[in-house]
Amino acid sequence: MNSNANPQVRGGCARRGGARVSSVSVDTTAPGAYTIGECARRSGFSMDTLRYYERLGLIDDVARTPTGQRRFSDEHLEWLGVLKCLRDTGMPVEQMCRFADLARSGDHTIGERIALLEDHRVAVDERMADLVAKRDYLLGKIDYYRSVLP
Amino acid sequence: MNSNANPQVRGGCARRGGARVSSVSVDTTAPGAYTIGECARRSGFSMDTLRYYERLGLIDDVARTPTGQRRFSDEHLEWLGVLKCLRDTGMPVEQMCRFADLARSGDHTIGERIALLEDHRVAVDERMADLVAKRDYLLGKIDYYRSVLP
DNA sequence: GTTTGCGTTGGAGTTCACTCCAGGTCCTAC
DNA sequence: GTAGGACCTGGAGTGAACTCCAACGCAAAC
Repeated sequence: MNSNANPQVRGGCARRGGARVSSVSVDTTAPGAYTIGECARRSGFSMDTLRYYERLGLIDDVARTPTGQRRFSDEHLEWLGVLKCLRDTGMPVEQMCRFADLARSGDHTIGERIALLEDHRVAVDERMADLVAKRDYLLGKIDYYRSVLP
Repeated sequence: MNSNANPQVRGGCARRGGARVSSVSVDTTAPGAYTIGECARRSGFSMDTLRYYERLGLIDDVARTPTGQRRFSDEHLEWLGVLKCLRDTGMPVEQMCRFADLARSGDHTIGERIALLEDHRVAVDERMADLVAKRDYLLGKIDYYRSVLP
């Protein structure tokens, strides 16, 4: 169901990667033009979450068909991969928004973006270290229980 | 609970560091008899969380002074250490309750407790593996940004 | 060409795990 | 004996991150 493998996805919405196809139907196989359902399937976010993120400004420039349906591009999927990484490593949405803002603001924010990601990496490392310690404790507990099994 | 194993907790709570004084005051150094505030300080949970956990049945048999104040014991602190480990490794409260129930129900539940902890350990391992992968992705992102720094 | 289903919106509701509050009692120190 | 702090209760409130809903339009498939 890579979506609309058909002659007219309904207008284009063309989006960026847009194929350099000739005539009518454009983004059939072209990179991009994923419906929200397809995008959800591919990104691992739910459709609701995608809409929610768009409202928050975490996702930008989502194209629309003439009838108002969203069409996500491969760039979006890539960006969603970044968001997923950040979210799944525990970054709060608010900080993701800051990052998205920076990403939107041009190359002069790259330094800030690095700083933000570095800070986050440090936090992740700490969480991982803590997790390792707690996991060991857990193993100890399990071993103990094994040792007293009837 | 061993708690009030004394003539009168009253003066007590005196906390441990306290000298191993002779006469009267008993549970000065005695294991146990921590006020909720002290217990919070030592366990890393907030007082509210301790009360909340007690309501849920996650903490059991908390002794009370004649006027109704809680007195936690060293056993409680140890148990709270377990809860902290479980919580901080992401176990939902409901599952902790199941574990607490098992722990309350006698030795014949040890097998089940092991199973529960093992399941949780597996979940923790998966989360850790995911975290490692995401952290690497993050590092890649940071490196990329470094490479394009103006 | 109609049914089935995917997509739209704004806003309300949910879940989780606390956290706070009011209005009170109690305790320690000065 | 009184001020200030610690603690009590039941219940309400919070914040984060979604998730669901109704009422609708458009799409895809037969």
